[in-house]
Amino acid sequence: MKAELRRQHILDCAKQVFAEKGYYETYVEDVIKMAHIGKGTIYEYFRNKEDLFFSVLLRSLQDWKNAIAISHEEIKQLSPASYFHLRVKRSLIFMNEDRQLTSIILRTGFGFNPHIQKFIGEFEKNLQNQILHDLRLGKHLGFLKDNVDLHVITSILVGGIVMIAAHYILSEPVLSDVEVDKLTNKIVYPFIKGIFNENNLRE
Amino acid sequence: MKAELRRQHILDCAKQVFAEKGYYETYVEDVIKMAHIGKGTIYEYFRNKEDLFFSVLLRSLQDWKNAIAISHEEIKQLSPASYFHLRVKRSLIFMNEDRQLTSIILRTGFGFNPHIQKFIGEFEKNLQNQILHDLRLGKHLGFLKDNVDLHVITSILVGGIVMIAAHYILSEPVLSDVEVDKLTNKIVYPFIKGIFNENNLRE
Amino acid sequence: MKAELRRQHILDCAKQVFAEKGYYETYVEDVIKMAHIGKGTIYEYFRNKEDLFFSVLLRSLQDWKNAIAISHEEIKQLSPASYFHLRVKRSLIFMNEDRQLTSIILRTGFGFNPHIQKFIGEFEKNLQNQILHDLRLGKHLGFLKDNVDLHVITSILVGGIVMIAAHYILSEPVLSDVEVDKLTNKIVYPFIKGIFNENNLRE
Amino acid sequence: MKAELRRQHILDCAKQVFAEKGYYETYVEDVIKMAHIGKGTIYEYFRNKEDLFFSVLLRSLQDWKNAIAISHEEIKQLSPASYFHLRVKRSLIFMNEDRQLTSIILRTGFGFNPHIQKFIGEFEKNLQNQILHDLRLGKHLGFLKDNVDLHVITSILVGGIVMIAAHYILSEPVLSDVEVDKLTNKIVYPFIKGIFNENNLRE
DNA sequence: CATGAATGAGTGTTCATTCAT
DNA sequence: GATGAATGAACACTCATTCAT
Repeated sequence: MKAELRRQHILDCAKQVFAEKGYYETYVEDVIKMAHIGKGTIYEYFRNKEDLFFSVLLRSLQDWKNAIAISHEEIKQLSPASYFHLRVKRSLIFMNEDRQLTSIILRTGFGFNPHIQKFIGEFEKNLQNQILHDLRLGKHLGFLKDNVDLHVITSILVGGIVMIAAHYILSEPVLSDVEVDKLTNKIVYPFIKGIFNENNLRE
Repeated sequence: MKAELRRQHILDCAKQVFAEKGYYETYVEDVIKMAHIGKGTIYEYFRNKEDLFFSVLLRSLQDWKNAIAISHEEIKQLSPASYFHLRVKRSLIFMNEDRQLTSIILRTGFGFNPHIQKFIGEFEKNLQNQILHDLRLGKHLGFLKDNVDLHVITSILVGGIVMIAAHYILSEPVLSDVEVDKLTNKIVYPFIKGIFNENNLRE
Repeated sequence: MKAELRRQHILDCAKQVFAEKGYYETYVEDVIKMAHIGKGTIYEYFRNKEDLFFSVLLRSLQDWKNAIAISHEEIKQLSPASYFHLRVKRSLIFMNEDRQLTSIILRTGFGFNPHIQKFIGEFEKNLQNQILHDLRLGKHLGFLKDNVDLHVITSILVGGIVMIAAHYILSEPVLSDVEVDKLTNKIVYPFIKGIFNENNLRE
Repeated sequence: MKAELRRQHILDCAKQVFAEKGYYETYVEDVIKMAHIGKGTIYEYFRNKEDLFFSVLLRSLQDWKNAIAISHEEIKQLSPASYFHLRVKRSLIFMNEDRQLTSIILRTGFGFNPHIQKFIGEFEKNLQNQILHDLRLGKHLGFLKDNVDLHVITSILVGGIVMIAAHYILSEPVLSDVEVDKLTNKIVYPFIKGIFNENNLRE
């Protein structure tokens, strides 16, 4: 139990440093100093720097999954649009709260050494899958227009949410619930209504 | 002039290697070998590795600006929606053609050491500004709905386009004009019409 | 008594690991795992890794001495040549049986950090002393030729026996009594008869 | 050419340090300091520490082969016994002169990590092969007794010569030619004549 | 101007040993 | 006594940068 606590403590520190400096500019020594542990200690808990980084991500992945998941009861009570709305909102809430993870994902980018990249991809894929699933459901139930490409929409949404996180969340102090709500609306609205006025759509 | 040619040659090689391996996993030696020059030579043209990277980006930035620019004549002849459509299309075309730059931007992520990050931001800001400008114009002329937050929409679009590039462009062989057209439509459509059917919008 | 048993158990394990991997490539952890004891425990019985290694050797040294010793009764009943023969045979028997120790001696070489080297030397010196003693006795009784340098012969014999152990014993499954007998003869014979025919010795 | 000189210089220094401290207790930094070069420089010439060690041995292996080789002209003019005598003498001369290599071989022992051990084996095998070849020739020409096991004799000789090197050469200041001659005789003699008097051989 | 041999500050990692429980 | 989590000195090796030629 004691050991598990220490492991968690190291992960907390590592997460913070990785979030601040990115993988390559983080030195194992930085984590050690922040965690106030000996140099050898970190290798008792993690095979190497890469494993430490993976472990940080792995622990957060589950949190993320939980955070943006929508329960069966909720599903029943929601209209398609509010369902979609909720998913976006929960993503923003999570990113708003776990800024360190968000920073790591953003900093890490889509490149990176292939090992690590595959892992980062997990996160996107997860968000992507959840949203794709929502949209599929909506389409199946006839809520969505027929000529909509779900995969493309999903990519746009994920990319959009991530970019919003970069500009409207990470650079600001933690947002209030109301602010997150407003942000959610601003994202969801155009997908629901479109952004052009009816009379300007003849092209 | 001979010197300028050599500089360009180094930049070409550097761009390719940075695109393949990312900044940190690219060694100056890799660039040197590809360029068939001596180890010291590169430092005749660039202060250091960071400067080399910046220079690669700097050269491409102008290309990008030109690529997605829309001329005054074009502006006059376009409806708001096709204007928006054209901007997205040109972005995709550019990314489809300059895959190395696209890969660098994607690999580099939004984080990075602060120096470099600021620079990568330039690219996004540029795309962002162009799109924001389009939307502002549209709004001013009454083509856009009133309650649309232009900055948020812009971020979503930029993030969306980048993510589309990652999934639909970089992982595929170079797309044909027709394919780019189709992709553009799939992106633009939901913003124009929304994705939900009218009768499902009561929330 | 319990403690002594444990100490012996650790020594047994250490001997095995040192025999397999040599001093430097043996990690204290290897011994601990094999002995199924805690990491700190080994330091209750041995000051440090070097002391552990010494202790393994020390314990075996007495075994070796006993193994190649020839009793007073035996001495009386043996001709000088068979006496010499018996000494060589007992050395081979011991090496054939205690392969772990033999391996340690061979692996350790004659060099090593000076501390340990002195200790390894003990083993050789012991074999050396016994053989030297035999030869002296033989010379004293007029059994040996006058112009034989006993120290040199002794060194050759010890070196020879060790090398034979390396090539004919360690690399084979445990030899039978008969095989050891044959090997002994092959070693002893040339020293008794020489290897050249009489008529080829004009030099 | 300059580069080759530097490489040789590093090898010289490495040889000396390896001879003094053995492989494991030699630190790359020791070699660097002795060679008065920068830390990175050694890795320009050798892949890693192991490669450095191999290279030291490799260079000396040829020297050794040359040193104990006997030319065709010499072969014709020698009696079998003096031929054998010459081989032993040349081995001693080489060991007497190249004490660093001799020390490395002795220190390294037969153990070691398998990679390196294989290499050390080369040296012994080389000496072994030359002597075995001599003895075979002798037997073929009828100079050697029939019931002599050449492989066993060879092992004894190699082990004996090495042990003599350890006790009579390395621990002493460099021997004079006369001293080497005497030592050679003391080794060769018993193999030629045997060491027991005729009348003591009934066993 | 071009070169590449030389450099060394900086990194990740190991492993014998300690000491609080 | 017995334990094993914690430690840090030690070590091999990297790679951006320099400078004599």
